[in-house]
Amino acid sequence: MKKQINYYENHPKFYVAVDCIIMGFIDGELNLLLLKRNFEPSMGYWSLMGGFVQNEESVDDAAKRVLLDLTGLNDIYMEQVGTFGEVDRDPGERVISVAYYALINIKESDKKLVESHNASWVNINSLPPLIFDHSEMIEQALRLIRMKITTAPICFELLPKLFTLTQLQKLYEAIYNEVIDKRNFRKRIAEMKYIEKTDKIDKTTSKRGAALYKFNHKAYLKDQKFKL
Amino acid sequence: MKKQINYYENHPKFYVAVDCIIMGFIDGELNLLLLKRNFEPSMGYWSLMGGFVQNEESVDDAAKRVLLDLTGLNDIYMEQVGTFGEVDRDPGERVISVAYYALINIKESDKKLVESHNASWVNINSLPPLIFDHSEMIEQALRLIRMKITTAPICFELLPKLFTLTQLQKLYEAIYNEVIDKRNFRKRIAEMKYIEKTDKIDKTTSKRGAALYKFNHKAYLKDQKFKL
DNA sequence: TCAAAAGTGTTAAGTTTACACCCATGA
DNA sequence: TCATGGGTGTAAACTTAACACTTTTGA
Repeated sequence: MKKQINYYENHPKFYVAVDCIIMGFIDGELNLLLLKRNFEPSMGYWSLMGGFVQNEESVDDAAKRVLLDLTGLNDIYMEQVGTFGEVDRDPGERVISVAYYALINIKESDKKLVESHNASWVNINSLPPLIFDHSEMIEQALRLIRMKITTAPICFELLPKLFTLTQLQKLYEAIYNEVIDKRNFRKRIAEMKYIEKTDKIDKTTSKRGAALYKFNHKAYLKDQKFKL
Repeated sequence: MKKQINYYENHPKFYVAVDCIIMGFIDGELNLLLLKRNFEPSMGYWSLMGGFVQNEESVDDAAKRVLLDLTGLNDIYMEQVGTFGEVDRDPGERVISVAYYALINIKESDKKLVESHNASWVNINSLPPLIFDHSEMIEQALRLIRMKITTAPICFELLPKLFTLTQLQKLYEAIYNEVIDKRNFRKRIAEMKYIEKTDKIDKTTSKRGAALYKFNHKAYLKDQKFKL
């Protein structure tokens, strides 16, 4: 271990990939963006969007690039889920893969770009079989998101800038897969001063119209308490 | 992407390492096992115990091997913390490193082996500067451990098979860095039926002696509720 | 006999849950 | 005028937090 050069040279190198669990929320449902493979091996099976880490690119940056390539989206909330390093996880070659989740607002994504990759939004409750260990990656990502979303205000990443309280509640119900009492939910939201009522009204879902709210990042940073 | 072979070949390969945050608890204090480097670069600086992933070895197995090499311990609770993939994180060569934490009972580790690696136990509240991004790895590991320990019975990994309630409480106090009310703590422990009082008594810390308890894995699996 | 750690209950405060009706509006 | 989703408060159950003294025993 005294000669720096030999210290590294004696060891093998590996392909390192990233795989992205891209989550979106629309019409009260959580969806993942999956690709249907139209080539062998595993043709006809679904997979996560992935890509290889390049030289001069950090692993995090590779994940951002892969997300950008598929959705056209930049500056998106992403978090590392974990690294999958079983020897035979990819039957082609040994590839060590780092999974990330991304939370996006589906309407902001580039629909044509998504279609050109043969990708589609699949409801989280009816996921098809997936290649390799991608199902496991998704399970781990969902566990992480459910944990994270109770302690950090990341749910807003999935919503438009202006949203109704019903939308926000439906989102939580979808994430936890359980119904929440409307009055109790609204009571808790009312305590979070950084979820601000605007004077705008959404008339698309009811005749009466629902007040639109927004998340105030700056106000949140002062408060720093989030618990739902 | 139609030719499987080219699909992989066009991409670069990387050294992949593992780094272990090895935590032990002794005399009411949490400690990490660190190595003092006696070679360049970064001679004199402390680092985590690490090693390179080998062919025919999963990343998880590499972490287990590294832990075994340093401590002589097998079958240890380890969890992946995350992957560190900045391009220049290692000034020698590009190395992508996967961090793991391990919780061990210090007394079961092979003291001579540890010494032969020039490693020592360092109090978690007075950590020295560390090489590369190792301090960040430790911070992330601590956050993860604090979260995990409230929802899973992993604290027992740090204690001997038989332990007193005072030891257990001191462990929690060390992890959260705050004092806990003794009566409230014991009330909560009493509700966990799988933390069983034995008829053995520890006389080393007081004249009166303290009842020794044990964690019953099987009883826990039935109950499955853990919250501290 | 006394110092030092072990052990033991109760009450108040705060948090969480359950629950049902009126409102505003466009079709 | 009525069907639809929007909006609102209170009381009971449960959980958490605060708090101090007695016991045992070896030195």
